[in-house]
Amino acid sequence: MNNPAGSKIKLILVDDHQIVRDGIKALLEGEARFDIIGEADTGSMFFALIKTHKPDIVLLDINLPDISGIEITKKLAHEYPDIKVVVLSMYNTEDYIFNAVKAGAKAYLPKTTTRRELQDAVITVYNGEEYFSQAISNVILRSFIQQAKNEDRRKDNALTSRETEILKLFAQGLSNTEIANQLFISVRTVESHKNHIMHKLELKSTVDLIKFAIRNNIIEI
Amino acid sequence: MNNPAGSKIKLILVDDHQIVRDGIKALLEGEARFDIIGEADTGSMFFALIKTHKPDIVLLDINLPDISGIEITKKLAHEYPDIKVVVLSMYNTEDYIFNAVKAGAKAYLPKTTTRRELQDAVITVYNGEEYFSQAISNVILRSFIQQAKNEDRRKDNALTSRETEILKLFAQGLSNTEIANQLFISVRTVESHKNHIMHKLELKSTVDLIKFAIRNNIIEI
DNA sequence: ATTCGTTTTGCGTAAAACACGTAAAAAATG
DNA sequence: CATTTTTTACGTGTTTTACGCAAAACGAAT
Repeated sequence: MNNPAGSKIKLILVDDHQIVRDGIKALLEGEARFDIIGEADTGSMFFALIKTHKPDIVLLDINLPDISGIEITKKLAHEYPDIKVVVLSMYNTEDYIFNAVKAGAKAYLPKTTTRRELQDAVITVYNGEEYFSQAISNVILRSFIQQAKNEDRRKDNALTSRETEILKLFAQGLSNTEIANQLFISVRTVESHKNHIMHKLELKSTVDLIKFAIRNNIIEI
Repeated sequence: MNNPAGSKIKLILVDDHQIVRDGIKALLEGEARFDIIGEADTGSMFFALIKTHKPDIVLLDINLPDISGIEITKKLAHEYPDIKVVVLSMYNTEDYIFNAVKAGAKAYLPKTTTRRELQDAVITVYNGEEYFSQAISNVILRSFIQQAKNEDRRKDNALTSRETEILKLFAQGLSNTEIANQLFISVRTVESHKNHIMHKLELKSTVDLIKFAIRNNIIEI
């Protein structure tokens, strides 16, 4: 146990909404052991900050204006493996949680979290364990059961760069023909890419494709 | 001027995220003239609350789990015209702002707002004026210029109930054929409805249609 | 009750998009 | 260099879209 009462837990908050940052501060207030050593509202600001200020834990939003929280988590896990990530997200879908955990997040909380839960999560993670709130656990559990029922599932769903490129254009509202013209390739190729994407992601309709693009920060809503 | 220094401004906060509510409280803290007399995390909770507690101003999120903030604003403007609404939203697109203002909101702030701006907005609205933050004004201005250029624009974009029904099913990922079967109508009719929707809303692609559905709380993301 | 406006329903036709299988270059990887 | 992955593309049949047209059905006002 490396958490003797009295030792401070150094935190950095990363969220583009001041209100949310203030909210987190309010939730951590009163407990003297939390020491918020910095705040950032973008990924790049965070990486600038972390050069000089090394926290124990980063409280991180997924949806940031520049870099996605997932990317930040990945980079952190790689470059600063000692810094733990606690994700605080608006969206509690399986996709989000899965990707965050895959990227190396140690905890995932919904933004509806309570003071108690947030504090528990930070302390638990600081002690080297992982923490998933009840709401999140339920999502994971449900998805697990779903998977178990469907037997196979969960392939490696990483899109290639070309696929991402096409998805982005499509999700911006371009037709296949327009995409083809813009990329100097055949319409059939565009269709192929889209088919591959649909299969990889196991999506059933273009609607799902668009939702995927929104959830994964490929386009703005 | 009905705001002699010293008179308290009674506020109710409506947002489904505790963190955000705490953030707002933090931003209003220190200024003794703000009196937060209640909080709600759903529309129905808010309407229950307001039966016994009448605020001067409601700080309102648009995206709530049950009723949309827009609906709440409309209902308030109708039933309690003295209570002013300040919208605090994640999304700062023209659609959102337009609908909020149309519903009767007196101010619209992005969640990236600062302490200063939030306080200014509340006081300004309390004094009977309207308030739009710089960021929001820019969006409005840009849209206005756009409209001016396009001359006509901005029809009455209300969808009929049938149209909404079809949009909802479509946005859930059903194909035209599936929708037709479910509603016991011809596929062609479904197509027609969709055409009408696209024209009414002046949308160019299904992508825009989905975005519209999400923005207008017709589906969840 | 009748007229008028809106909503809901539907068809025809041509163009575009989609599903699914197949497969050849091209590029990256070991 | 061999192998795998990515990018490119076609064939065929089905589905959806675009656009115009128009008949029922419904509601409200006269």
